Amino acid sequence: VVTYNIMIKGYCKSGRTRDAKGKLREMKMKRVGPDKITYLTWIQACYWDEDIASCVSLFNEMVEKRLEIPSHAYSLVISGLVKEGKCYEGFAVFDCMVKNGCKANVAIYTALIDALAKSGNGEEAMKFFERMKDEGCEPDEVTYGVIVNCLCKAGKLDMALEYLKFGHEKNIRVNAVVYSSIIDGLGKGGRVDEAEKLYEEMLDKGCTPDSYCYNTLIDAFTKCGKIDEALTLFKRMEDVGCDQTVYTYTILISGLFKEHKTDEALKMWDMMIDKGITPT
RNA sequence: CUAAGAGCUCU
Repeated sequence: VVTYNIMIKGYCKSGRTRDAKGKLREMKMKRVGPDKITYLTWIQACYWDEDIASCVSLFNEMVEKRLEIPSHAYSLVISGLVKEGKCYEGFAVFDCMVKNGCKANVAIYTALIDALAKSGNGEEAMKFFERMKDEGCEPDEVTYGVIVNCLCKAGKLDMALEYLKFGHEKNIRVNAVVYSSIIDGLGKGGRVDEAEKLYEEMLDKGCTPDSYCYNTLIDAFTKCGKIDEALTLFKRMEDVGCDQTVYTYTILISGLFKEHKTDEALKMWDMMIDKGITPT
């Protein structure tokens, strides 16, 4: 079994799923029963192929065969399900995990919180966040990213700022994702000055803004008519070596057109093409 | 077996 597992894994990793399937058939013919590692490897391969239906059926086979289910397997199946928007089914697998006495890790909790938030159950997401902490699982910077984004999208900006503070207090390595979410929220809520302050705060705290941070702030500036500030940031991106993406250009082109600066908009387009950036 | 979870443009 071990040799077969290693072969199957090798094939999957090099993208030769077909050969892997062949080895699996060979196992069955030689009556070598697949074990939990075989299943785990196979579920991982299906996950990489974005074939979640197969992940689930393999998982169900494991349950039927009463195989011990590794937490990796739960993690992959739950992440796969919620990625497809199947929040309810994700929770069914979670319940199954709890029943089997397997402890969920921070990634599983975070994926489920995000799934609740994205399906419009912001309140439930916050409750589940509390439950996670009650059950002794420490949230990390990704969890905070999900929570803050959830609050921003619900327009609860002040609460998002509170959670940013909590994160700092708990010594979470608050990263650019959290900042970009709030900058975006503030910008879209018309609180551009605060968005700019937050950008400065992150510099003060030694957190390097990435292209998402710049793009959200540039977007905020263009939408309130501050095109010059937007262009200043665009230049700063260049100066500090932050990648200008198709989002950066799209936001600026749109802003320039809105200000009737058609020539500059067209120049921006050419600049984008020159840099080898493909418009979407 | 070492994976697995978050953010930006138009709609």
